[in-house]
Amino acid sequence: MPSTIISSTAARVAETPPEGSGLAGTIGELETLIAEKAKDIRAIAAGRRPPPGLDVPRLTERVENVDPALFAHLPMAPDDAQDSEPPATVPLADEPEEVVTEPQARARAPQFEPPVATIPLDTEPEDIPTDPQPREPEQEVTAPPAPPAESETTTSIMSTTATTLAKTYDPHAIEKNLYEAWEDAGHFRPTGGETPYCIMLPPPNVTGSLHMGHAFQDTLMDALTRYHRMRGANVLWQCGTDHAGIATQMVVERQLGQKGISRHDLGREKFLEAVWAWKEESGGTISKQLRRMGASMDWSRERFTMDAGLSRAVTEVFVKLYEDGLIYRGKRLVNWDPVLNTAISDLEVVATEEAGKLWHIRYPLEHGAGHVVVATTRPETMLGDVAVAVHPDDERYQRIIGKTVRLPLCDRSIPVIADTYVDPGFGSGCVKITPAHDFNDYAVGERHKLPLINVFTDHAAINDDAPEQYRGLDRYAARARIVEDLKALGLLVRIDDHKLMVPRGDRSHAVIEPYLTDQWFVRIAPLAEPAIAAVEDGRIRFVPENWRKTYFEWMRNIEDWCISRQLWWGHRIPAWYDAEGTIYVGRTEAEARERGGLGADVVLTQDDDVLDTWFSSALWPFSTLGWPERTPELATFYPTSVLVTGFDIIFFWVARMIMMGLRFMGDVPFREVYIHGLVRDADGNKMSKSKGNILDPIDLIDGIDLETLVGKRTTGLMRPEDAPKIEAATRRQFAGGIPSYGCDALRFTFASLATQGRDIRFDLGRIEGYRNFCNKIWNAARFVLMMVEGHDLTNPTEHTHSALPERWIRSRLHHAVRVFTEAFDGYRFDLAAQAIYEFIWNEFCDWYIELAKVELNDPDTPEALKRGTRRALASVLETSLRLLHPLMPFITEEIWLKVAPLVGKTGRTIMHEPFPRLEDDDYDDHAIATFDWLATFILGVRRIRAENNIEPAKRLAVKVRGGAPFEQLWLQEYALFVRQLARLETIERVEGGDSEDAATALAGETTILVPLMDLIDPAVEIERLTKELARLEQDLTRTEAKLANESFVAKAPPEVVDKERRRALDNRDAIGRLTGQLTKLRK
RNA sequence: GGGUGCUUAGCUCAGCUGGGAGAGCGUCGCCCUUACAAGGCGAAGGUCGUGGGUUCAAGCCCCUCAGCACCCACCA
Repeated sequence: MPSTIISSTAARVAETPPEGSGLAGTIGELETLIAEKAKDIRAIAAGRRPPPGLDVPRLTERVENVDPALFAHLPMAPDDAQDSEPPATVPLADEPEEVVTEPQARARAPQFEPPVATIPLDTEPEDIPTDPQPREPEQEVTAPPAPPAESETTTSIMSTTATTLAKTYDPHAIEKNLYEAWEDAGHFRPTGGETPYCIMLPPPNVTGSLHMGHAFQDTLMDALTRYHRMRGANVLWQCGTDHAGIATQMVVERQLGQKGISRHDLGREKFLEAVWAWKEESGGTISKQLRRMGASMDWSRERFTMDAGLSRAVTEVFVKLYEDGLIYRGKRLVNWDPVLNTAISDLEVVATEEAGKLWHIRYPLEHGAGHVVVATTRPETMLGDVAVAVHPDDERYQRIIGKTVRLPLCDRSIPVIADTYVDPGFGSGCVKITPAHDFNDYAVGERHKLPLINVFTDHAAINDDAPEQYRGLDRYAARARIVEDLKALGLLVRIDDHKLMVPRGDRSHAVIEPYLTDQWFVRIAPLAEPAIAAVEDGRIRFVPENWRKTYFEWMRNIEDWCISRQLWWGHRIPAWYDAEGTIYVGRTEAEARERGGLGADVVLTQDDDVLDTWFSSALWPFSTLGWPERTPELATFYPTSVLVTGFDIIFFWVARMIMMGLRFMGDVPFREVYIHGLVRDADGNKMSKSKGNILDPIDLIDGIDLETLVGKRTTGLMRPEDAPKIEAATRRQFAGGIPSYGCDALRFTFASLATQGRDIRFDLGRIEGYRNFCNKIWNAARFVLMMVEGHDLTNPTEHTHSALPERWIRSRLHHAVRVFTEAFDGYRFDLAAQAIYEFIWNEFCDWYIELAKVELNDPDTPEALKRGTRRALASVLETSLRLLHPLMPFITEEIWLKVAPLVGKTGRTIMHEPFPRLEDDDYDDHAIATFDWLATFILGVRRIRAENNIEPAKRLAVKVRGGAPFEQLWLQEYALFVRQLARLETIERVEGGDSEDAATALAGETTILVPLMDLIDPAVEIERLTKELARLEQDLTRTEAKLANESFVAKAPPEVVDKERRRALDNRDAIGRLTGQLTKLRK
């Protein structure tokens, strides 16, 4: 189905809170206790403001008296992750041949060996030599194709012996092979965990191809799927495709048209064969593309809306609704597409503002002199006029109400009626009434019992009920002729320019005619009512919640749904007619006959029409699970967990699924609806073929050269004259083509763009940044493997006391897991992505790896400590990979398979490993405080170095003065780290207030002095300090003003006031120290 | 005519129940320091659209206005 949008968000579905256990209570109490203790410690701390940029908790000497055990589990949000075992990785077997009509009984099959071993290690690096994209020269230099030897390593995806990674991150080398291995191993099938989790893929058009909206949406669904799978849920991502009635039929008709054949030339049966052939030919495209996205959907359960099974569901629903009086056939005014020759629903009509004319026409009074003037935008419909209406209170026309006027050109008399529908202020205040060609007029006609005169054919030409001279003319030709004739008769008063909303078909773009035909309708009100209630009472939750309003708005004003289409491609309506036109509905002709009590001699003909595509889509959540059979899948996975979709199909699809689900399953089809935004280009324009600004997700993954891109964008245009413009814009924007970014980078980009707003601008700069992130991860992993190589980390008997860096990085990881999980559970993929990005890059790579290097390179560090560090490197990396996996499935798997054995993990795939859980033991507030202080120290020195242009390699001799006892202790204990990371020669403690001229930085209560010598320009340093002082003083002024405000002190919460007091103290202290230094420099 | 959303650094956007504004990209310095130049280390840059209100305290809550976007709707 044509979703042009993208969405994401997850819901916390089916997570069982670990409440009620005695353990929870105990932990809760402990946490409270610890939290109070931590607060206490901070409160005691002398209130000096932390160094710029860091909030360093103040710890006093009392810290030393606190039981370290208390810091072992500092307070964290309770972990709501399930304590589940990793899901079994042995998939359920199923028959290779899929019998779509029958729900698949999930027979347990004997466990089979995973096909892992059969994957050749020497998979050929196929896409390296054939890479069609010429790259930029620089890229050639920086990212040369991996030589065969190396790519061999990278493609040996399941190798357990290789512990090294290729030197350069090359997504091509890993993605495809990994996906095939996953699929072959059956990793995407439900694993049978206790809690079901199910997402229905909005079925794309079977003959369509993947666009950015799909790619975005699929990324989010896959992330949710992988996340819940790792958390141990029994996960089904149900996939399949939609027959997309009108769209597909149009394509095939166009193909035939190029050969000069119409579908009528072929006849129904042959035409349908042609459509099926087209479906077979092009139907696999989108499935292949979905695989490129890494989508972990259960392909063994793939469905198509015109499968026998789903078709049976359609028939069943039609018959039942008919039996219940909720489907009826009637002659009504419908939206008619005169090009496609079919009725369409209200939703398929899009109104666009277009320039038109307003013709003022004189209708002579039948009796006596005079006339009325009517204004119309559609003069040709006057042939079907049956009245002229005025407002009942309109003074001007009181005299003529009830009289008749002579309809020009038609030789008919029509009455003047009074109806409040008329707006006396618009035009002349007189309206021509044409009930057969206007929805408003239709209503007026019903009120006044007016006849209906249809003057059009199916093709919107004038029919034989109109005056002879117009018959056979197209509506616009007729319009011109009629206007001419009126002018000749002197009945045309004037023509005004007029902007009007023109209804057009969303597929054909033809101007839609209100047209009187026999159609099938769903009586919608009885279905809408419970569907409204389900959202009102929260059985279905919209995310973001404001979409409720849109939903309610539409559902409360909903009109009957016209479901019949005069097409051939689709589900044929199960109704038959006898010679008199009596309707017989049944699942089969035999059933219809039987119900009607008809003998075999009665000739029945089936209704020619098919059902609206959305009719079958509305049943998707249960028809794909086997309904109307009562299958185990249906019992397990219905209601599904969340629907991920765009706001453009809330009415088309979401609302209808809710109505049908409630009606036929007695329950909602999904518990949450995550509505995502629309993907636009970097300039905020909607992507469309005609604008020539389409980006193909696959091109972002694989890269594409400029010429090919230009070719893609300029062929098959509706308006070929736009091609030069599109080509120029494309050449400007993508001068070097599009480089290959890989699927993981694309997915991460989508996740990070999935904010709550309506639109998502896709900017290449963003994806490039995340490709770099992939590269960063890759290289960090290479480093870890390099450091760990040849060392056994799995020795479980050794218990080394964790060093500070390790305690710190585990605490930060703990934090990242918490933020990520909370964000994910709230469908905030952007925040989740940000959390993992910051952790891996800014904390693990920028700091922890650097700290580890210092330790591992230091000859004096005991081997036991180094072992701990190696273990931590591997373990933190391994956990990070699991955290990242839902968003970046490929690179995480590739690396994990090499890292996992080092930490004693034997799983065959990361995708069935447990998602990281929060361990209280991993959070250490003390370690964070210590590290923050050390970092502040290092950053202070670095800043002095940078601002004074001291060469990075130059080792500095610094002096420190003052500092709280624990700061002194930290500096002493971690001098190695400080010296290496700040590049120091020596750290010398000086006493007293007197010191030489030096550049100054503050870390807590410690003053860092970098002696001037010949390295530092006093002028630079004076400027730097002056600026810093000004900032501090301004801050102090504000803080003091606040504290001087009595009502602030009286009314603000005590902790806020305390904070301000501490701030003031900190500032005064820092100002004092800096002022002293500045004075000295200025001497 | 109804309805919804948006307006924060040059650009694209975060900012959770109100307690001294952040990120990415871009820009400017200095570095090819043996995981990564797809990199490292530093820096600059914002009266949070306007006007008012509530509050000790407003990017955040209320009202006004302005601009932008979208959805729905029968003004001929």
